[in-house]
Formats: sequence, C-alpha cells, structure tokens
Amino acid sequence: MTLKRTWVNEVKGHIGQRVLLKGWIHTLRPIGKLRFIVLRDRTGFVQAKLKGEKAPTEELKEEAAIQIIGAVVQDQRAPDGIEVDIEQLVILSSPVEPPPIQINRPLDVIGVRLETALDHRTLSLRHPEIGSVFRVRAELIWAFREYLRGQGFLEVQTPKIVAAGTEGGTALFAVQYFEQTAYLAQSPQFYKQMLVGAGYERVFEVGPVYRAEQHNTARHLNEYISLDYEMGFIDDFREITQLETELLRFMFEHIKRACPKELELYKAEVPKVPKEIPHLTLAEAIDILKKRYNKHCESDLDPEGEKLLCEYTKKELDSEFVFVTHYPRATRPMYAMPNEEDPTLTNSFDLLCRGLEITTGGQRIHPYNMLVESMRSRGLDPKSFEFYLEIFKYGMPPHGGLAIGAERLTAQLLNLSNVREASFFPRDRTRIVP
RNA sequence: GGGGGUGUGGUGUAGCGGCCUAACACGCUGCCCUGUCAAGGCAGAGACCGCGGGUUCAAAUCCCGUCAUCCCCGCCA
Repeated sequence: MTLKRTWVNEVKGHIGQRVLLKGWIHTLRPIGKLRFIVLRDRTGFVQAKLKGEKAPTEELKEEAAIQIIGAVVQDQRAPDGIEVDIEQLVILSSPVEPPPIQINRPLDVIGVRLETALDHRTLSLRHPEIGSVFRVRAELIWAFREYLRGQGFLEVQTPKIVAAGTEGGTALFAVQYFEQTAYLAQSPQFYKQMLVGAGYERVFEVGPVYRAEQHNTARHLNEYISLDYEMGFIDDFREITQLETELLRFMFEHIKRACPKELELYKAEVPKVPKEIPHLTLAEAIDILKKRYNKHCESDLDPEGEKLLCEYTKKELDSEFVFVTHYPRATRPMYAMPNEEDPTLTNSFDLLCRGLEITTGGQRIHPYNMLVESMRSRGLDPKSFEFYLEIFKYGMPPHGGLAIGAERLTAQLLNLSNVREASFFPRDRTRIVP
C-alpha cells in the first residue's frame, strides 16, 4: 500500500496515523543523537523528530528537499503540541553549498538588502516574509477578476507588441519586428476601448505593461502588471469611480478572508473602503495643500503633495483613499474627455491610497470628430491611428475606465517600502536578470 | 535626464590616516549534548577592505578616475 502525501497544514488531523510528508528542511537542530527537523511545504511548517542514525547525516542540511514517513504524535514539548516521529527519511536533493540568504530567521534579524534578495530571487522567495507577498497579490488579482466577471465584464487579452504608443510615442521600448519597428505596449488603452466599441461593452484585462522611463525609484517598475477595465454606456465618470470603490471593497474583504496569516506576518491593516471615497478636484486638492500645509503644487501633485493630501483625507474625511479629479487637458492623454463646464479640464481622475497613486482613469472621448481633433491639436497624425479610430466612426458609446498598478496596490496594502518587493522578477532601470 | 549617498569574509554591519596581523552578529566546518524551537558549549576556516591610479614615512580610512549599486526629484500605475 502506498501512502498518499499529506500536506503539512493537515498533519494535526492525522494524530496517531502514519503520514507521508514532503518539503524542505526549514531548520535542523541536532541535540545529541536526536535531530529536530522543521519541515516546510507550501502550506506551512511542522516539526519532525529523527532518532539515531536513520539517514545519511552528511546530506542532511537545511533547505534540502526531503520526504519523510512517520507517525503523528502529540507531545507537549513540541511546537503546537504536535510532531512527527520519523520512521523513514529520503533526501531528494541536498544543497551543494550554503545558501547566500538564510531563510529560517526573521528578516529583521538576518537583514537582507533588497538588492541581495533580488539577486537571489528564487531563493529569497522561499523566505516566508518575502514570498508571502505573492499569495496576497494572487488573491488580489483573483478578486479583481471575480468582481468584474460578476458585473458582466469580459476578460480580454490585447497585444503587447504594438505599432504606436497611447501617449504619442515617448517612453516606449522599441522592438525589431521583422522589417518593421514595433513597441512594447505601455498600456492596453486603445485595445480595451476598441473592444468596448466592438460590442462587449465591459472588458477587463490583467497583463503586463512596459514603460521605458528612466526612473529609478521605490514606486516605479519598467514592467508591471496592470489591472485594467473599461466600460461603455456610462453617464459620467462617477460610474467608474463608484465601480472601483465597490471593486476595492470586494478585493480587500476577500484578502481579509483569504490571507489572515499573511496580513499578520506583515502587520498589515487592510484599509477601510468608505461607502463613498472622497472626490476632490485637483484645484481643490492644491488649495488644501496650500492652506493646510503651506505646500505649493502647480499643475499636478508631487509625491510629497500626494502624501500630505492622504494625511488630510485620513484625518478630516476618515478615508485612506482619495480620488483627485478634473486634471487639466494639458497633463492628460489626447483621449481624455474634456469637462463640459470647463473644457480646459478633463473628466479624469487618479486614485491615491496611503500617499501613493494607484490608479489613473477617466471618461474617454467617444465622438469621432472630437477625437480626431484632439489628436491634431497635439500634433498627432490620425492616419497612424486608423486602427484605433475606425470603431469610433460607427457608433462608439460614451465610455471610460481605469488601470490599477497591481504591484503598487499590493505594496500599499502590505506597507512594503519598495514596489520591487511586490514583483517576482522586477525589471528596473538596470535589472533584467533574474 | 538632474541631484545626493554607498561599495569591508556567504549575509548584515563596525572601523573612516599609524593601536587593523581588519572587529562583531548570523551562516559555514569539526567535536560534545535525547526536548530543541532566534537552541547551547568548545575548537576552527573564511576578506589582498569594488577596480585602477595618486598623496603620505604610513591608506580600508584622504584625493582623482572608473565600474557597480542605493536614495531623492522630474515622470508615472
């Protein structure tokens, strides 16, 4: 009879039984002829005890991949009162050299620089305090999909190799595409709008976007995962921010249920999503900064302004989020819908969370002639955007949408000090390996 | 693209003109230990102080160059 593998977090349901466990040696502590092994698998940790000489000891090292068969026993002296008496231990693969990062001690004890953790990324991901970020990120993305599907959105995939950028051609990575020059998509913007017009009305996409900007900061990546959605037949841009409010509430409620251990590990408090997230126009925000903090911002908020504004909304409006709306046309892309009352402004917005911009969105221009005119006013040639413009000729509904930076959202939720920590293999100004 | 900072064993730091034949913690190696759980005890290995040049009687330490890297700003999710 062959034993079926038991996951480590299910061991306590097997007291008195023999179990087969597989995993890594998280810690190894020899006490005379007794050896305590804390076994780690994808579900957790359990202590196992090895008596005498039941294994080739020279290969028994921390981080070795092993499998054990043993009886689950209760013992007050063991952590959580449970351990496994090893009958048989097989070493599947043992480290050929000591790992450069210790993964069985708290980060504040071993003190690993981010650079070192990224250099040895796959190893550092084994560290519970490092790798758990991605369980949270995966759940956030799952909840994003789940909520939008429930609201009638279709999940789509759009090309990442494109002919032109959405903002006019800067900040794009050029790639040689046979005899043509192509670019890596900096946003699914054009395509998601086109698919709204194609009749799907509501679409969303989870995918990578590429920015060739020379920034090197704790909040920028040159490749990141964008959580996008776009919806048709809206009355005004408030429909988009309302939907995002509900979406964020759903995502965060899901995280509380799905990731309690991870939240505890990072001492993270899930931000409360108020019934209505405050909306401030950019002009109002700038005014508040000037009056309350003597902070002068001109056409946009700088990072300090974003932090101060969030301080203000938390204190005065009890919200860790704030929508900043009505950005000037000059600072927004050509497809941003001008405001009806003040055409120098747009029906666009950013969402700030705990001092960082995590979303940009807005209503888009849907009348064909207006869009063409907007392109021309920026020196763009509508001819090179015919693939995008075509559907606008044939009854494009009023529409809008937004994009959330997955890594930024994760980082803000877990209070990470650098977005790179929320990317498996971050691409920044100098790093393309691993 | 602009500004500032830092490069010391595997990891994280200390030392910032002579006391450095480079220190500390963790890791690593060997021995001891049958209740460990940031295990403990004893012994030990491991760094030409990023690289190149210079100043000095003397350089990890000061200067110049170079490479790497981090942070901030612009810009952005």
